[in-house]
Amino acid sequence: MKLEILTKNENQEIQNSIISKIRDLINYKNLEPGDKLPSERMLSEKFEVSRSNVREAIQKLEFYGILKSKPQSGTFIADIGQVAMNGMIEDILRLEEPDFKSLVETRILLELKTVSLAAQRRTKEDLNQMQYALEAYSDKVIRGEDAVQEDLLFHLAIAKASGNSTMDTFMLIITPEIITNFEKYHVCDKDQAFKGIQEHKDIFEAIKAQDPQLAKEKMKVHFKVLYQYCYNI
Amino acid sequence: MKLEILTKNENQEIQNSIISKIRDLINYKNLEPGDKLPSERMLSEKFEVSRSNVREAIQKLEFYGILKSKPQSGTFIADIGQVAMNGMIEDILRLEEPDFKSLVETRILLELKTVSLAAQRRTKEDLNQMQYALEAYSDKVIRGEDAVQEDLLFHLAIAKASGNSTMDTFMLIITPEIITNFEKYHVCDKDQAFKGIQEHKDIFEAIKAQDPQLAKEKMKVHFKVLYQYCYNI
DNA sequence: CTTTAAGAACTGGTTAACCAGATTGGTTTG
DNA sequence: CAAACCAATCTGGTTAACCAGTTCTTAAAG
Repeated sequence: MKLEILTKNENQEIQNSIISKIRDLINYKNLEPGDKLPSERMLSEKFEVSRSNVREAIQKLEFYGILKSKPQSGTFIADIGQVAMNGMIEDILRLEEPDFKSLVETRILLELKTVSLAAQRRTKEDLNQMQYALEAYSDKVIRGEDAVQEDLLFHLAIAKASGNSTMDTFMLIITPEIITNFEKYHVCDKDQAFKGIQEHKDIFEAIKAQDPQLAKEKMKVHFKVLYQYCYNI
Repeated sequence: MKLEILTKNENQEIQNSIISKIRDLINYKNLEPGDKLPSERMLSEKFEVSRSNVREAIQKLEFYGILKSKPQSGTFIADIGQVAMNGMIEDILRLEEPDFKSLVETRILLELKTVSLAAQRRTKEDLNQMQYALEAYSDKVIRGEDAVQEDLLFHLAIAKASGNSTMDTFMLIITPEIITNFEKYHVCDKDQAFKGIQEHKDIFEAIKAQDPQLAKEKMKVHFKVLYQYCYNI
């Protein structure tokens, strides 16, 4: 998910090799969901790597819900079944760094949904936060300063108002990389920033009026430039 | 993102308090993007917590792209700006466990997109993998066995074929929790499993024929039951 | 022979000491 | 006076010892 420096990248390869070895071990020993994995010490000895490497690999598999560590007890295979486990580990091993195009594509997808959900579910508190972010954005643009951050904070406020915690989390995950890339490629110039103020206001008003369709339409307008940019890389 | 046991949950609170202290420190000292954070040792002393706690907190902020550690050098504030950083940390601190409804809602959103992207971008290799997962699924259903895992592997194959690494990653993240909840609530009965075979075949054929619209339609059909279920919780 | 209780061994988690490389400040040299 | 170099220091990362529970073995008691 994130860019890593060289030493960490080498580490990544070790981690992946450990993960695949764990998978092989599970298959070879025919371990089933709920069964206990050999201890971290044994694994580190068997694989001839440090225990911390083993721990990192286990933590990664734990993040994806494949393993589950219990303190002072052991590491267990989650209840997702052997077939799913093998398939998922396969997928995890070949996960590649997200390219900018895939990030933007995903962002557009998420936001067209969160904005319409937000129009249905927003509370008054949500509206306040959105308005606050909106004003911070217009202030900066009017002062002629860069406002990429304030822009995205407005969008994060919408994600929060969507009432969907998963989408909210995903927006948080992709946001910093979006910011970095935006500032790197200078996606937004000042003309667009000024147009952005009105577009944000339109979106805000649609959400306030609890009109999902209109909110989605206004968001599409807002994304028009981004959309073209994304598909011209 | 994942369910954690009690001891880890206590840990979570410590971590969050450290994160907010780091944020306060950055604001108080007016640190800007690129600036160096105090060393882990100093922070652990200042906050009166263990260094490993500080490291975990930093790693979490690194995952969300807010900090960046350089070995033998220091931890630096990423180039996302002070405003965005404050907003994001705020959001990270109040991230809640994803509820099942939000998971399903997100899955439907992602899959309706990945399936249409897959129809446009799938390679022959992608088709092979999808067909393999499809056959594994029908075999199990015909033998009367539970096939939730094989079902999801087919869907993961589609995500992979979408050529969008971000969506692929997100599908991987939510899949294990979907499986757990499915098996807990017994969402799919045997009748639906049988219908599922034909629905999967329809989706597969649409992707093979490179017809995005049709593929999306067939996926909608496949999700019809799930959709109702999701909105009746 | 069964039950139970005690203890040895093992578990993941934590802590503190250690490492190699980057940084920095002062000293030397041109 | 400026540039170059070198060593003391500080950095995040790594390793090994330690900790507090859990689990399994075993032997004693019923």
